[in-house]
Amino acid sequence: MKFEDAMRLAQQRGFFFKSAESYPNSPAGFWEYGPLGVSMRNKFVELWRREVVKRDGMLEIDGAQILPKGVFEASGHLSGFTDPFVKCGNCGSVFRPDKLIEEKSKRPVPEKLTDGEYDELMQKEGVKCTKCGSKLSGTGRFNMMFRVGVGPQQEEAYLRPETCQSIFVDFPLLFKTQRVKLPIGVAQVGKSFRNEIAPRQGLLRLRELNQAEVEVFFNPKKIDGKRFERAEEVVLNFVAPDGKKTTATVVGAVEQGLVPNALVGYYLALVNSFYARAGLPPDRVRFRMLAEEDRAFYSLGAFDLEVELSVGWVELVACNYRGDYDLSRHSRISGTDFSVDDEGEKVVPHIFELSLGVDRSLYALLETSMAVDGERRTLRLKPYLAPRTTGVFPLVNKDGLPELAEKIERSLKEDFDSFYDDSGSIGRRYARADEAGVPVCITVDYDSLKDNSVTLRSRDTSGQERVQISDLRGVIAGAISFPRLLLEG
RNA sequence: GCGGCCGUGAUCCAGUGGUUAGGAUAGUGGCUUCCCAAGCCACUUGCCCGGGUCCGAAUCCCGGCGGCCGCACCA
Repeated sequence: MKFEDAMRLAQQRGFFFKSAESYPNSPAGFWEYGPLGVSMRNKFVELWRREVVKRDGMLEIDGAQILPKGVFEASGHLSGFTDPFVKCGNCGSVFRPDKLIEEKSKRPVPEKLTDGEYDELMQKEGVKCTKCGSKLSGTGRFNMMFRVGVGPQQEEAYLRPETCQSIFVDFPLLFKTQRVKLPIGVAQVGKSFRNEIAPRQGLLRLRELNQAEVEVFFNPKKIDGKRFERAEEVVLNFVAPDGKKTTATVVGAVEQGLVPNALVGYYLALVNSFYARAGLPPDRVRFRMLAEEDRAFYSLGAFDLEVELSVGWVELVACNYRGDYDLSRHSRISGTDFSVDDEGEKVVPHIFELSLGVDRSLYALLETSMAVDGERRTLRLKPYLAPRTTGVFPLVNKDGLPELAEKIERSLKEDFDSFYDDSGSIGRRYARADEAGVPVCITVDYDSLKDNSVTLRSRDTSGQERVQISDLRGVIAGAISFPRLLLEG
């Protein structure tokens, strides 16, 4: 129920809505951000820059969305990012061969067989189309990347399925030109594209998605350091593959072997504190430790940051220790040396990745901050993430009040996300503002004309105070200021 | 992709073979209004798409697309 409520509010207030809905056959998995959604996303990304990128002294890039075939040969997406399928020659139905074989033989089918092995098993078991009984095609592959043809020759290229490949490919140039040393984080926020078979649940599963990624490059022989110590006392929640829950400080988690080393612990703490600042309730955030069989084949360790929502635990950030897989592969396939100098030592850096889903995060913030009290809905977003900062209202539409209110709004709109509203009763305007998460509203009344003061009304308490018009700028700036950083020192 | 349920204004709901497709909420314009969705008047917006059955389809049938749930997938 909560999921539908949140989606309804998102659409009614213009946070996000389905793409091109006026056209029939518009496919699932594509969404548009409306005015409030864009504003909130901008602020969310800015908070990420502040709490993660700048905090850690990372480099930020913005890579191309279309990349040549070779990049995905190196990354493994061309061969590995696929699902097997068979097609009925008669009725055209599409099936997964492993499911058909399992159904027929009543035995589990081993994972990751070759196409030939599927064909052989289907032959042996006499698998036919379950719809019409006709013969099926040989096993084919459905690649989840969107293929595009570049230029008149339609050169084979793909929309990137993750933002990180640009970071890997650009790394040698960045290292040479930016005068940095290992360990160094490189960040990127941008779009990725995945041709999902069954996108579902709004922003939680998209074909076109926004990611904010961090790739930390480091010398695997140097995984401790002073800079990592400042996260030692941060408390994190873990859940093991067997379901066992543990709450531990970073230093404790490293000692218990939950986390492989101080570097990984530091970055888990960094992303954890980012979400605390964004406003997710800390007791509903945890790191799921992935079992070996659930990880990508190159992964040397993986943690998913999850949040508990109405639909269950949802993964927001994939934290992956990728070893030297990426740089070694790009070295080999491109023929370029991807090793760098680290204090006199030639090294192919290892990579720890924090791959954050922006759209999912925004949905999670919307759902967790939505408070419903009867008819009344209030979006208790952190003031620095609220898409609209302040509304200016004349108490009544006469006697010069609108003129003064408009003047105040004009003086604020360039520095703040303000709006003017004179429609309906004052209570109605407060209610509308609450739904959009506006943290403070300004009301101009008859006293304002006499003493240059206005009412400042708070979203979360509905309390009021009088403020001089000349003080408004400072008061509002204070109300939406960023919190102090968690990882001091 | 498989199975189940479902699809009427921006939202929620009524309408199950013949209705000018109705209401509520929201929205717009106006009136009123000295602080929390008050009231009055007027107005805007709809049967997911395509095919079939029928004299006649929002309603029945088929297909597509979409939504929710379960399974699978999630590098």
